[in-house]
Amino acid sequence: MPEKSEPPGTASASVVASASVAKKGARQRRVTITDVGTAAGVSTSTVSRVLNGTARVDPELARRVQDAVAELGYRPNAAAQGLARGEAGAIGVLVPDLSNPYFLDVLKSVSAVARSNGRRVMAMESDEDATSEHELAEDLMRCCDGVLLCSPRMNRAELVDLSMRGHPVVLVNRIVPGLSLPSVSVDFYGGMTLVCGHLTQLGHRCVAYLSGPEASWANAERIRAFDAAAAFGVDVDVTVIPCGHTARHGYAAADAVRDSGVTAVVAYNDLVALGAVTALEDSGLRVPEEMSVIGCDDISLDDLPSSRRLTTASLARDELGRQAAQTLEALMAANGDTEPKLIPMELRVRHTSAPPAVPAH
Amino acid sequence: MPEKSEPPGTASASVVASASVAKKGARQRRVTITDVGTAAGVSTSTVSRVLNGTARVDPELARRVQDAVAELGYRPNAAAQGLARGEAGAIGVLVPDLSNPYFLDVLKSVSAVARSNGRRVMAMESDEDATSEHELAEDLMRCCDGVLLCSPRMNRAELVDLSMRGHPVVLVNRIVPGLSLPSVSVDFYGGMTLVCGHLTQLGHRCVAYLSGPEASWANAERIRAFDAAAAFGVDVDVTVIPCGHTARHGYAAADAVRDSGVTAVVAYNDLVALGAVTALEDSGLRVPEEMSVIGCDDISLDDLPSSRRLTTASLARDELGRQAAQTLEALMAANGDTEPKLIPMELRVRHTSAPPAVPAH
DNA sequence: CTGTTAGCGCATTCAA
DNA sequence: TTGAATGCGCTAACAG
Repeated sequence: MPEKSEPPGTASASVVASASVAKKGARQRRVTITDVGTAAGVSTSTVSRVLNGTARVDPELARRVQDAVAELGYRPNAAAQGLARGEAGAIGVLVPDLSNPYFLDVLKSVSAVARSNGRRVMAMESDEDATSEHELAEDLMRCCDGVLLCSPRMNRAELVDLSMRGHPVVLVNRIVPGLSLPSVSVDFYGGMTLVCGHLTQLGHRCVAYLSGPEASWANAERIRAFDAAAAFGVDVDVTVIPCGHTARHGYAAADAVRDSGVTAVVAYNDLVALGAVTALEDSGLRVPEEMSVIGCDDISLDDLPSSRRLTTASLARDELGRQAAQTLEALMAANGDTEPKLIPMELRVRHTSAPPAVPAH
Repeated sequence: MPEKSEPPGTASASVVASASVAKKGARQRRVTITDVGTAAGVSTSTVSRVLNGTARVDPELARRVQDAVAELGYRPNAAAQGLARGEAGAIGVLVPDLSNPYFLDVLKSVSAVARSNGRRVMAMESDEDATSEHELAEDLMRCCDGVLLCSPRMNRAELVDLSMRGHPVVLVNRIVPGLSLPSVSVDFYGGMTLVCGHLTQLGHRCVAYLSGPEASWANAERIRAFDAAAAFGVDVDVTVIPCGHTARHGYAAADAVRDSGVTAVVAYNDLVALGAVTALEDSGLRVPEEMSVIGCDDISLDDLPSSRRLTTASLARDELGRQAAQTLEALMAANGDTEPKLIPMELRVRHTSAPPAVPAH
């Protein structure tokens, strides 16, 4: 046991004084639980007890401990707690793109749930890159009690790999048959079905779909919906145009849309749709009179002018985040609720969809 | 030394097999560095060395270690590393509101800088609440090597308190004279000066300002700019209308704007401005013909239609985040660069500002 | 170049 | 109720 160590501040020193001195001096030794114990004249276990409420402690001792804590400005070291307790007190969230307001809302509600459970949240962004995604996910697993994988682009094998670590992971917006990972996803298939219905009812027969990232499950689901429409005998012809996931991508794809001779275009998401609208209008085409444009995600914030303009498939993003976080929480509590959850979408008809200029006869 | 412990997988067992067994069985013991050492027939220090590249190791031993790592699926425990190394490998970012795209962009660029320095980022949101903000900041300091406080609402005393912890903290969008914390901020004062100039040149004399959160330094800076304009003899009368920071707030404040008899309104930020535009147009007023509306932050994403509509004061948000992160990094490396950095704003004249309907004679 | 020995700061047994 | 002892998993002196 070290005898020579002198606590960085005696019980009689004021917090301010000791701290300000420390600030300027050489990198001071952090105040530890031992310092508190010494100052309060109790053992470290007692300090730990009063701080965590783990067991009953004599009120008098408790007071002395709290005083010492205040006096010394003691803050438990998170790493040490994590090591001793065997849990990090944090959950990780991995998203493909932090710039997308969509994920922000998810992050926000996840964050709220996590906090209410006394957990911090660690956010990472994969930049739509499947390779880095796997690494980042591994890294998150190393420092978090559980991980939320949002719209993961990684392949099935990598997902299987992660699922076998025996570490709580839940998938958001991705359903992989046969995988033992719980998942919470938006019903994009249902959403696009609504969009199809809307367009055909307006009289559109030739529609383009601005396709998102190749590896996106959400993208595949949307396409699956179009295919199904055709299979069900719906009289609509869908041209898939490779595009991307940002407004810039949508902007760049506008020419291809014009050239394809369609009367309406469905975009991978609202960002793409807004980019397309801009480009289309720039080129002199009127939306929706000459070209209907439909988005997905209903990304705009409440009361925004743009939010009222774009016809889109909408969902409760906060609900998505909340359910995802709760599912993860349940998983960490060892309750394996592996049923995939689906969040429904609604069609939001606004100002960018209308009957085609030249209706099909 | 424990003799009876049996590693969760022998060196000859495949990763898949051992992992899948573990998944279903009782909560398995995590693979530790000791297991790896045993499997590879070396000491834990050697394992540590090859994993961290801390020192030269015999190639043969290194290979055995790497094989064992792969075989056992070993991942270092982040908490243990943090404790042993004395650093968490993460930085914390505290923002008032995660829903605001403004902070998203900051978070994104901060995140990029952090990652390139091998650090994770922990994000927290204070919900514009000064009280929780202080607590959250403390919590972040416990588990991160450094903290970025974005647009902090807490009072000076609390800031002083944090600054005395001898823990790296940098302020973003807040400058507190006499405080020994580095800061990186947007030059809102300069930005609003540009806006004032633009409006007076257009001929506006009566202008309203939709004021943001009371505790917001950015808000105070904007108001300071208006005051200064008056002081400099600029012929403009500014009415300050208490409002808020969201689109909804802006929407709700539109009536007050109309009643105030002004010909132009400057909003706390773009969200508020967009809300105001929506409400104004809903009430039959034409923007900008009958009312000019100017925002701040240039929040919209590239190529978005709305981004081309709103006249606003713009800045390079990624630059803000990058500089903030770099300043923090420098601070953590013990380089005290306490000079407050200022990011300039530019006026972005778009479609929501025009001369007043009834020009001043 | 490698193994042995100590802690890092805290929670938690186990006795008292 | 309390304190002493032990270990969480890893890194870093220190010897060899």
